[in-house]
Amino acid sequence: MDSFILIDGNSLINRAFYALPPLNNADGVPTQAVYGFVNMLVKAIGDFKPKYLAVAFDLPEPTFRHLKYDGYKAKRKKMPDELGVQIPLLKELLAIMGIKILEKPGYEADDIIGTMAKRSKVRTYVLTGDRDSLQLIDDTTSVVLTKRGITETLILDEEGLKKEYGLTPSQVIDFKSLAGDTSDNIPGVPGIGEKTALTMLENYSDLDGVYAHLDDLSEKTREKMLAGKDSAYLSYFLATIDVNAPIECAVEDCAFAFPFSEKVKQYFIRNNFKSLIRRDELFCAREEETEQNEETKKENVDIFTVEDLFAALEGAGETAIFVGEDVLFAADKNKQFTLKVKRDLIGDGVSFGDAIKAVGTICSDEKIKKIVYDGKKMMYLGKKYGFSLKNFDDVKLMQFLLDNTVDVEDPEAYFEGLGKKDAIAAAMIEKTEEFRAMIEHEGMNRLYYDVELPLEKVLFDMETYGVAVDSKLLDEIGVKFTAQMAELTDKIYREAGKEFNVNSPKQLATVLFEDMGIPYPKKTKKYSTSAEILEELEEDHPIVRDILQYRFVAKLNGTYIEGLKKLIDDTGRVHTEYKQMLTTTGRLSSVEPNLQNIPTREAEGKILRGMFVAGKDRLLISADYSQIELRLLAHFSQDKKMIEIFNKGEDLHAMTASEVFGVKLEDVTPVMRRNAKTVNFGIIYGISEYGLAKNLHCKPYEAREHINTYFRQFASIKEYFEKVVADAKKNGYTTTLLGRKRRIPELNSPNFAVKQFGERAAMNAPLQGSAADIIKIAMINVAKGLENTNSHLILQIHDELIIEADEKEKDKVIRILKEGMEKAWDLRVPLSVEAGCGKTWFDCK
DNA sequence: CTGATCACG
DNA sequence: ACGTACGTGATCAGA
Repeated sequence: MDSFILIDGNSLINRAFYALPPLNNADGVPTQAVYGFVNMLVKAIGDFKPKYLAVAFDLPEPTFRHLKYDGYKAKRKKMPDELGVQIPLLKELLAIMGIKILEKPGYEADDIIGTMAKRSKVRTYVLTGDRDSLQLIDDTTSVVLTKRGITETLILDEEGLKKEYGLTPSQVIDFKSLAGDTSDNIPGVPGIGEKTALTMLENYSDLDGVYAHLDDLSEKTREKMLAGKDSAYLSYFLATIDVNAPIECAVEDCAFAFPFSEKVKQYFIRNNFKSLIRRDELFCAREEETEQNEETKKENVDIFTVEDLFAALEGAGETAIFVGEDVLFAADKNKQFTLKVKRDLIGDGVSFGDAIKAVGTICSDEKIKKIVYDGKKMMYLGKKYGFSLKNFDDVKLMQFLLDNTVDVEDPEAYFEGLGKKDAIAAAMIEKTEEFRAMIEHEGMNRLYYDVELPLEKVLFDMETYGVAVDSKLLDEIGVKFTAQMAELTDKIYREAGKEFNVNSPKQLATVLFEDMGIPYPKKTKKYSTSAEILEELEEDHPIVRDILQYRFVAKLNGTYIEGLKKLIDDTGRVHTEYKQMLTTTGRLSSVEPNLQNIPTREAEGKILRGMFVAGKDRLLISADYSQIELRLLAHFSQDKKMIEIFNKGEDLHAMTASEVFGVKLEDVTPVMRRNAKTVNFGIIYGISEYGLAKNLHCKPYEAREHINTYFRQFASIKEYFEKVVADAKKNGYTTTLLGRKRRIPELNSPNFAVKQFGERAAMNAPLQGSAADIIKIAMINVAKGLENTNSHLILQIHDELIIEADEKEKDKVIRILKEGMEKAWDLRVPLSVEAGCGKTWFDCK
């Protein structure tokens, strides 16, 4: 017989919360209640094998019981925040599991459960910790009471209830109306306890029966019963579960799928539910896929020769391709082909190179749509084996755009996690169909198809082309730095009176603050030797200045001279790798070498930009957006004052200074302008008093004043930020111009600091992320503009693009670059771009 | 392998 | 009553 589990969500999550020690996910959000709940849930599913399942929740609205009796549940303690934040998490999970959630304003979970239980004709189990529900027991309904721990339960039917409590189901109500219930603040009859109540019900069966036999009671009890009559009947009303609540849900609507989908597993992984992740029986394995999957399940054909692979792929439609270490998968709508390959050429078998050539024919074919996992990686394979990748979808990219909180670096592990290790290409086809629909649904079609996907090729070309490095200059500077370092270490040893490793913060702290007795300028913190601290001491202590100088030179030498040297190829160029699927905001990141953090702020460091050069008869052309994030802020907030400043082409920082410090524009001093600039930066980062105070080297209350004045002067900005944060809390994510989402689970943290961080991130992400959207569009524009030229995009530094150009094409390229950037998006303010050119990056000003 | 430090937007 | 500006990567020390 089919069965139906009805769960009291609030009751169970409460039980789970108090039964388990605190447990947090990577974002610091507590999860033990959800974890415990899931354990109870899977236990129940295992025990009762239900066909239907629903979870009912209480809502904050007052119920008919509160309306009748003010005191109802009045003494109940407020739910702790650590538990409160887990309820949305649980509901999210239930939604992913496809489990019906039932709630109705004005009704408690009990009423919903009672109503559904009454409607149910199948074997029904009510899972709860609340004894009230025992009144629901009948010949088809049992109650499963949670006991100690989280998976220990007591199953009660009519017989069990009689045995355990000596009551019939309906007497549960009578019992409560007599004995009361402190947890719900149901009064019962004052003076009557559980013992007396039970005896009376045994003799007179129900509340009315007791009142019909008052004369038979002892003097004392009779008096109490008379005095408490109103209270008894009020309690009877309160304790009675409404089994006719207006719930629009049939039992059949509560059908659910088990084992769980792979999305559930991802949720477990996201929240680090380790023991659950390992339980394979909880998830759709290949053998027991759901009916729908069964239909689309592909025939797997092992093939053994390149000819067969060619033949298999001939005339294929949409084709998924996955190249593993020693295996190659390809799949179309109907079949998956598996070819084992050998990376080295020892022994028999198909060589990797031969096999990949067959795949390459497909990849290069414009007419065939490919599905790949990381297109840029596939392009590198094509570079090595002589094919290009055209007309493709990228599963990994789609996945990143859909949820940038999960990091999926190793594709084989990812698909193994899905239980598809031997059917990766087949799984990729399925995932693609699913992800395409999700991208569309989330409004990210343009972001994916017009920006991120074509950007892969642009990045591939930039990386491949590389940047020329002046090795001679590099060596010269290296020699100079090394000499300076030697000189400085000598001097530092003399000043310290001993030799030690200046590179070691630990040893350095000991030397400065203990051996030399320099007073540590901060209270109650362990020693830091950061520049921020040392700068406070350099006036009074020559050694500190030398240490700062040493650090500065050592950094430049280690990272930008020695570090870079190792990465120059035999043609004298470096090839950075742009990570497109890494940052939470949508920015790129650059590694090996990182060319997005080459020095510029300090003059002595900036000269290192001279190492990045253009070849003979060539030129570097650079262009950067001016204050793009603040322009986006003006655009989003629609602040009249800020829009006007940008539209008139005025100096924003000076204008800000004039507004914040209340002086005329012509009276703004350089110091005031610099401070205003700091305030503007703070605004972009999601301002805080302490953060601003630290940067302005002022007191927090002074910073607060500046912020207050700022928000008075630019009133819409404050409103805008409030809306951004409120929306982020509501939706769980922020959105950029192109619909790029950043999930911010920290907003739900009960930890104040973590939550505050979430709020600042929510303010910053749309600005930083939209700026990333815009420059990505610009890169596509520019790459297209340069298609038939002898000039190439070579670098992106967040708001700056650099081209290595043919000198003869200089003017044309500058035009393509500036226009491509300025026209990337139409904002309420102009996108202003400043360009420069020169033989080296240093000269691009 | 993590934390401290410092380079960038 | 909390402890911070947002987003990154490379290097070095010292477990």
